[in-house]
Amino acid sequence: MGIVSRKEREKEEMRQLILGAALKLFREKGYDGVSIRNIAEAIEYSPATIYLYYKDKSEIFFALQYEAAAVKRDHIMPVVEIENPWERLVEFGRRYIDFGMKHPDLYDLLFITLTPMESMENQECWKLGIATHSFFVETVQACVDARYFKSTDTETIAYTLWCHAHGLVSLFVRERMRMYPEEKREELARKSFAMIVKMAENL
Amino acid sequence: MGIVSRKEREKEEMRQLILGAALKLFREKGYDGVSIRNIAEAIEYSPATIYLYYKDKSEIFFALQYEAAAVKRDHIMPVVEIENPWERLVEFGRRYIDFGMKHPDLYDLLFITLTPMESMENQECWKLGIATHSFFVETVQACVDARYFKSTDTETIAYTLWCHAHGLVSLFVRERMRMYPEEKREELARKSFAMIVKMAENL
DNA sequence: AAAGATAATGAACAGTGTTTAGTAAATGCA
DNA sequence: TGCATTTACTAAACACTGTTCATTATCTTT
Repeated sequence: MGIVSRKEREKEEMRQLILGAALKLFREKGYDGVSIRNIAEAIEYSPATIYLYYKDKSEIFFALQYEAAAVKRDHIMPVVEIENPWERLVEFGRRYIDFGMKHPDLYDLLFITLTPMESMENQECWKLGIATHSFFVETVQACVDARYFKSTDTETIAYTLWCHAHGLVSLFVRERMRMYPEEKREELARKSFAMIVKMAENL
Repeated sequence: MGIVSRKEREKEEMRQLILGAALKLFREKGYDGVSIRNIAEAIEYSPATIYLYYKDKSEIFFALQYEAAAVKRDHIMPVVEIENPWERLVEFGRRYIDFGMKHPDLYDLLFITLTPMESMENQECWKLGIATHSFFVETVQACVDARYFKSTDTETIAYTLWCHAHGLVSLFVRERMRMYPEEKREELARKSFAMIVKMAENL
């Protein structure tokens, strides 16, 4: 273990230090509410130092987006163990929504925040998201193959279910449920999930 | 028509001038992409003049949010003429989605952008939104009363349908459909709307 | 210990939202 | 009409922002 490897390790530690501080601050104040100077202050370095590890603010954002995608994967992926495709699909939906409710900031990062155009090239993150999405579509396909639905339009079924789940979470995350009393919102979300499952049963 | 009324008229014209320029710029560059200086330059006044008509940038945002709510109302409200509640509900949904697709910037303003807390007190806008939402819920209630559904849980039915429509539009607006080729996205949205209508039929 | 590479920073640039002090023009009143 | 007052406007400043760069300090190699 030479000096170069120690240097690399230290460099990686510094990147994690920056990312950790950034995530904490982004959670509290949102992407636009946090400045490079804030992050620098949190880790007790000068603002210019940040630029030695990340080329600009958006690159910090993308690094976090990647981590968010990983958290989401870990939150949802246990469902691969479920062999029955219908049960797997329902549990996938439940966990997708649960992830969004438990990590609104990460969900926001992944599915709501408008990202600069470079995000396309951010292959690491994109690949992770595509993988989870593909698994979801494959599960729907498995349901179709097993004749769980009358319809055989896998793509539209998957998209429709995703629309519901995403709509549910994002109305929550972006606080568009103020017409419902706070303590009823989660219950309403649960009931709605149960309802879409019932609707999907005779789809 | 005295001098005071002319002054009031001129004041209102100035406010409209600011709002018009702001909307145009917000559409092009988004809320955060536009500065007070940009708006001032567009109307050929100094930045400080803006503050004589709006107390800060967020107040311009709220004024636009109100106008967006009015556009949405005008886009959707023709459905009050439809007497059959089920047909009225379906057409409401179609027009809601159509509004979102045609005016992504306004939809964003109304349902996605994180608004400061004062938005609660922005009663004008809030009232308009609540009115349209209430009309939607009442239409669902009319369907329930007319035994169009097996379920009688009006609140959950309304919320579930809203989740789907909002999810559909906001995935579109915030560009989370890159895994589908561009030319197929609208078709997919149409198919999904047809599917949720079918699902709702035997709800 | 000297030379070279690396890490960190202070200061600056151009931008932001917002406030204030001051000017110039329009108005009300004598 | 002439003068005082109100109104409309703005230049300049303040405290921020993301980002860059010349300079300094530290660590590594010879």
